[in-house]
Amino acid sequence: MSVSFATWNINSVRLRLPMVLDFLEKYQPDVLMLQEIKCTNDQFPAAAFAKAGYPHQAVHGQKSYHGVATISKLPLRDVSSRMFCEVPDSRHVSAQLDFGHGPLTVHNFYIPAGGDEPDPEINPKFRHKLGFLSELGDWFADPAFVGEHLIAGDFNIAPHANDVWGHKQLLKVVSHTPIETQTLDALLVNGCGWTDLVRKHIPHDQKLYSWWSYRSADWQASDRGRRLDHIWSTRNIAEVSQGAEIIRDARGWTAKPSDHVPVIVRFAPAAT
DNA sequence: ATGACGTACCGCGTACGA
Repeated sequence: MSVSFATWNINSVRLRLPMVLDFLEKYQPDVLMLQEIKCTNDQFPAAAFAKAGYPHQAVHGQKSYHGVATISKLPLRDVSSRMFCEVPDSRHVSAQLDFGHGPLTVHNFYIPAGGDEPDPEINPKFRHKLGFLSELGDWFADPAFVGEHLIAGDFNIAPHANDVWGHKQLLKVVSHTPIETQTLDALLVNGCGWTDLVRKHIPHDQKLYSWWSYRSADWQASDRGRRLDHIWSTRNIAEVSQGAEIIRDARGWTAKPSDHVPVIVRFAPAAT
């Protein structure tokens, strides 16, 4: 059996718990990383996920906003979360697991959205986003950042031309501005050296989105999406990835979907 | 710029998302 890792910005896990359970039943990812759970650790539906076959959980929630949770069929150890920019919000949780290719540290990120105005001088939210990315770069380049890692989540950046519906139209829109896309590209190649696993399997010449605005009258018809959700890994892990999939249909599964859809990467079965 | 929306909260409007 292959092993798969999924990420999904669920925009309230309590509101959309039935939808997540349906997804787990149908796709059976070994690990699911959720963002914007919008609840405290106590409010997280831990028992429902355990009953669904995901008893191993690393939850870093907070009241009302943000919050990340990783649920897993595989045992998790060394659960921890990091603070960025000295802001005590819940945007990261990590854990180590074994999936047949040696120890892997799995990081779940919810990178700040950045507000409306793409100018760090006048917009503190955009400043926070750039600061967060800067600290991430420092962390990944640190000699102490060793071993194999997989990072996934809502990065809130659509890095390349075919990651958005209109490259020129979005150059001044937060999520696709040059300062953001160049910073993310630098993060990808610097430090330990990452592979964008989704683009390894679905090449850059194809339009690919994981998010469609709620404000569009007909998301499917206008199809003005962005690829904001990502799964990257270090090289040795990337070598055993076998495929990637974005579950576009999930945007229309229910009358009240998340504005993001699940992203999945599959890996080779454990070596025997 | 698409944006005619959606979520949480002790709420009856406001903050936040992207």
